[in-house]
Amino acid sequence: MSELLSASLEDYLEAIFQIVNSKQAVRATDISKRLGVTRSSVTGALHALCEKHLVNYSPYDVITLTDKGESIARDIVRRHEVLKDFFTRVLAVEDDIADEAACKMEHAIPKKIINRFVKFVKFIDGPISNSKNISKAFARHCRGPEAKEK
Amino acid sequence: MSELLSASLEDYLEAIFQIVNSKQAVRATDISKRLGVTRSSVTGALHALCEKHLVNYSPYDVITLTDKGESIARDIVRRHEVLKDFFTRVLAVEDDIADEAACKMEHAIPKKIINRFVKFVKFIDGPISNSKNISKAFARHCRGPEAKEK
DNA sequence: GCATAAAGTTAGGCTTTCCTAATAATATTT
DNA sequence: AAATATTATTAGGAAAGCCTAACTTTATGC
Repeated sequence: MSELLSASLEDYLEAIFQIVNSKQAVRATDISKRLGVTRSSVTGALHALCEKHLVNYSPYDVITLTDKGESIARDIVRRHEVLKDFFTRVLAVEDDIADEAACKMEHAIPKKIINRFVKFVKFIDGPISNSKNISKAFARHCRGPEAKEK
Repeated sequence: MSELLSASLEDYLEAIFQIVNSKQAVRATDISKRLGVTRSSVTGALHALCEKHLVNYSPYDVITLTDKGESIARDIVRRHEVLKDFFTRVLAVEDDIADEAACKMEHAIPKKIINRFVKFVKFIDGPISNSKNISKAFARHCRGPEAKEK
């Protein structure tokens, strides 16, 4: 049933989500411009996403996300943002490079590691523990009382 | 000329490199087992890599990396190791999850960010600066006198 | 050294993802 | 409202990457 999404389809879903949240309606042209593909490629992707019940689609009609589609899109956006945030705020990488990298890497990163990134950034942005070794302190912190995430 | 390698071809190149370094000869079967694809897929990939002058290949003959192939393979392996190292040693992620994630993410990460990961790990493993904020301290460190990497 | 097994290759097909070109539907302009 | 422009779809095709099945070459065991 719930097969994995390809990186390409994840990109389309993400783009649709972003466009919905910045304009009212989503047009194939918007998606095509944002992703740098032709409109006919967009039509093809919409068919695929519709078959997976992630978007509501019928020819010449309005494009919307299903609940499931939106929830998956939110997850993709989160992965993107966590990575980008780490690259810019922690690794001090330029915004455009960080964004481009996050865009490619977001498709490959497992939930557990994304959650660890979040935890780590909170950890080092918080008051520094008085330990001499941050890595070890963080590992200890992960093993600590409130540990155990998936 | 030097077109970009697909994630798939990078995986083949990496596998060949690893096998060379653990055994003497590389056989298609070894590659096929390591990557979980059929032998015929391996043959196809070898053709592609040969055309790009990254492996020396002719039917039924020994498989070796060209100088260029080996140098690219080393780079892929480095990306893999830097990521895995960060995931296990800093984020305290289990070895198998870290390895699997690194394996997928290694194809998408730009040189600049890999280098920043290395720099960051060195930074936090070294003597902690007396600053209150590690991210800011690291950013300052990157901007510092010996900064400016590509 | 010959028969069998293992390894490697080729042929042909399928899926994904993209493209171009032609056509159809919708919007806009006058 | 008719002509034009824009947007969307379809048809058809290419490339990458994988597969299975059949065949060839090399290696192994007796």
